Amino acid sequence: MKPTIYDVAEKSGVSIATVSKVINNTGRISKSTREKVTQIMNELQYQPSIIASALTGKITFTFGMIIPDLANPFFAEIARAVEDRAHELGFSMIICSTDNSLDKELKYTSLLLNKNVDGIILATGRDHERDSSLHEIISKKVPVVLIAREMPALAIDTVLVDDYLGGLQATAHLIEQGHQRIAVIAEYENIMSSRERVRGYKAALSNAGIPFDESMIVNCGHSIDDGKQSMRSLIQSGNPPTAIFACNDIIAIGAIQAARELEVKVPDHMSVIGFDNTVMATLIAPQLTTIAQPIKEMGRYAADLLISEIKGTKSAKQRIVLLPELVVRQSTGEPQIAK
Amino acid sequence: MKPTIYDVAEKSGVSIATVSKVINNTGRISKSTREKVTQIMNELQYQPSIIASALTGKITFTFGMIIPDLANPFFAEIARAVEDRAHELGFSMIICSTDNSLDKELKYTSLLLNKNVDGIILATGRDHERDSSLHEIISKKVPVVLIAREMPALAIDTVLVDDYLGGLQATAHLIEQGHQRIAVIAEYENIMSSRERVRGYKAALSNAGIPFDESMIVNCGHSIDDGKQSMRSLIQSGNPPTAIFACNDIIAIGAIQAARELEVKVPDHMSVIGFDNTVMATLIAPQLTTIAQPIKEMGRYAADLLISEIKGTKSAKQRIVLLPELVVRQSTGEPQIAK
DNA sequence: GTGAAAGCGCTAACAC
DNA sequence: GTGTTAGCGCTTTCAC
Repeated sequence: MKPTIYDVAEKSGVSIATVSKVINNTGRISKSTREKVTQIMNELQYQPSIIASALTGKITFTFGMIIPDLANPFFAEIARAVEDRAHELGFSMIICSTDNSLDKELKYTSLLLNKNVDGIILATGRDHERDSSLHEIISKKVPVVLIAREMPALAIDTVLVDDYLGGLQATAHLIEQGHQRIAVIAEYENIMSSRERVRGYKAALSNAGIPFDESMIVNCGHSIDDGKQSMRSLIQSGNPPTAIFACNDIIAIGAIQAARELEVKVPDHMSVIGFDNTVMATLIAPQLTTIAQPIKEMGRYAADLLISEIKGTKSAKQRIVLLPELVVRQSTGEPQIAK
Repeated sequence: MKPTIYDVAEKSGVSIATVSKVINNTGRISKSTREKVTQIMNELQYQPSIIASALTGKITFTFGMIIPDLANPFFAEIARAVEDRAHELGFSMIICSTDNSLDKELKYTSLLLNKNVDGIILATGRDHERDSSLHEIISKKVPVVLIAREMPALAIDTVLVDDYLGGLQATAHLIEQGHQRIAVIAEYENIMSSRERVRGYKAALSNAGIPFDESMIVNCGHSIDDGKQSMRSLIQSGNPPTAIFACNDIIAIGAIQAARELEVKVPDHMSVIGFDNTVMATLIAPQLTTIAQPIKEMGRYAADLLISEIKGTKSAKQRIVLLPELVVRQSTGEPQIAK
C-alpha cells in the first residue's frame, strides 16, 4: 500500500506533526530530524496525498480550463501554452470543451467547482455575464481568468489581444496593397472580439477615406464550411470585393477553399487575410497572410494570473492586452484591376 | 460557505449517515426521509465534495491523459474524443503533454498518481516498457490504457488502428494508380506503429511483385519541417520515386510543401498519401489522400476501457484493433510517365 | 430504517 | 523543537 505520513512518522521515530512540518517547511525543526525524516521519506518513496491535504490545506494544485473545442487548433494551442506554464508552477489542468453550449459550460463549471479546483480559466462565453457561468464562479469566490474573451462589465482578470488594432492592421494592410472594396467575414455579433475586429476594420476604412458599405459585412458561424459559404455568396454577388478580411484563420481557410472551387485565384483575383496565426495558416496554399495572436504569451500570462490569484499574491484585477502582429504570407497582394 | 453533509443532515433532522445513504443510494431508507433529504439538498444547492469522498470512497472521477503534444491536431482530436466520452460517464480529464520526453512522462505520471487519479490513458512511449512510465503505473495497480501505441510484451488494455493494414492499403492504392517506385517517409524506428506501417508497405510491394529497395525508406522526426527535408532529399536524389507514402499527415504536408517549393507538382509529378486523416488533410492543397484512423471511436473505446477498469466491471485485458480506411482525395493519381 | 462512531491522510493551533 | 489533538467532509461498519 501507498505509505502515509504515519508510516514515515513511525519509521522516523517522530510524530506526524513533525513530518508534516518537514514536508511543508513550516515551523522549526532541527537539522538532524529533518535529515532523518527526509531520508525515510525517500526510502519509503513517500509522496504526500494531495487529496488529503486539499481537504485541510485548501488547495488542490489543479484548475479547470473551459474552452469551446479542444479539436480547434487555436484553442488547442492556447491550452498547450497554459498547460506548460501551469506545469512549471506545479499545477495540473482539467480540460472541458463546451462546443459553445451554455448548458455544457454551466455543467462543467459546477463539476469543476465540486472537484475543488483552485480556479478556472475561461475561454468561452458570450458578452453578457448572464450568458456564462461566470456568475456562479464569482459568487463562490473562485479565482477566474478570461482568455481571448472579455466581459467589460465585470472586474475580472483578462488576457487578450487588441482586437480593434488587429482589425485595423489587417484592413490597413489590404488598403496599402491598393484594395478599396474590402469585405469582412465576421463571427457572431454577440462575441466582443469579433465586434472589435470589425470596429478596427471600419476605422481603417475611414482613415483611408474609403466609404463604408454595409453589404461588405457578412456574419457567419465558426466552421470552415461557414467561411466557405460566406465567401461563395460574396463572390457570386453582383459586385464582389477585391479583398476579404476573415475574422479568424478557420474562416479564412474556408474562404480560400471556396475561392479555389469557384476558380477565383488568391491572391491574384482576390486577397484574403486571416486572424490568429495558428499552424493552419502555413498549411494552406497559398499560405495565409494573417494577424498573429501571441498565443504562447497569452497562455503564459493567463496561467500566471490565475495562479497568483490562487496563491493570493495579487491584489488588483488585471487586464493584459497584448498586441497583434501582421504576418504577411502569400494570400494577399495587389488587386488585379487597378482602379 | 459551501454547504456540507452536516448542514443537510441538520436541516433534514437526520444523521449524516442517512444523508450519505440517500446520496449514494446505499442501505435502506424510507421513501419519506429520502424525499425530505433530497428536497433539502436542492434547497441548499448541496453538492457533495468529491475530494472528501475520494479520501474514503476511493475514486476521484478524474483520470490523466498523457500525450506527446496537445497542439498536434491528431492528439488534440483524440483528446477531444476521450474527453467527450469521459464527461458522458461523469469523469474529468487532466491533460499532460510530454513532447515525447521520457523525463516529463515520468514526472507527470507520478504527479497524476499523487493526485489520486483513478487511471491513466497513455498515448506516448516507446516500444519498451523500460522506456515508459508504464512500469510505475502498473506496479501501483492503477488502471491504464494505451491509445495509438502498443506494448506487445505487456498485458495492457490497448486501442489502436491496424497499422500494418493501413500501410498496406496506402501502398496498394499507390500501386493501383500505376506507381512502381514508391518511397516511404517514416517516423523513428523505435515506434511500433511506424514499423508496422512500413511492414504493410513492404507487404503491398511484395504482393504486387515489386522489388523492395532499401533506399526508398527515409526516417525522420515528426514535424512538418522533418517531412519537408525528407521530401527534398528524395526529390533531389538521382532517381526520385513517383509516389510517397508519408507515415502521418504532418509529414505528408511537409512533403507536399517541399514539392511545391521545388516545383514538383502533386499529384502530377508525384503522388503523396498520408496517414491519420486529421483536419489538416482537407486544408492543404491539393487535399490529401490519406489513411483514416477512426479517431472518435478510438477515443470512445479508450475511455470506456479505462472507466470499466476503474469501476472493476471488467476482467480480462483487451486489445481493440480498429480498421483504417483509405480516403481518396487529390494528392494521389497516376504517374505521369507510364512505364 | 436510522444513527453513533471510527477512520481516510493531512494541516494547524496550541501545549510542552 | 516536537508532540497532542481537533478537525476537513465524507463513507462505512455495526448497533439499535
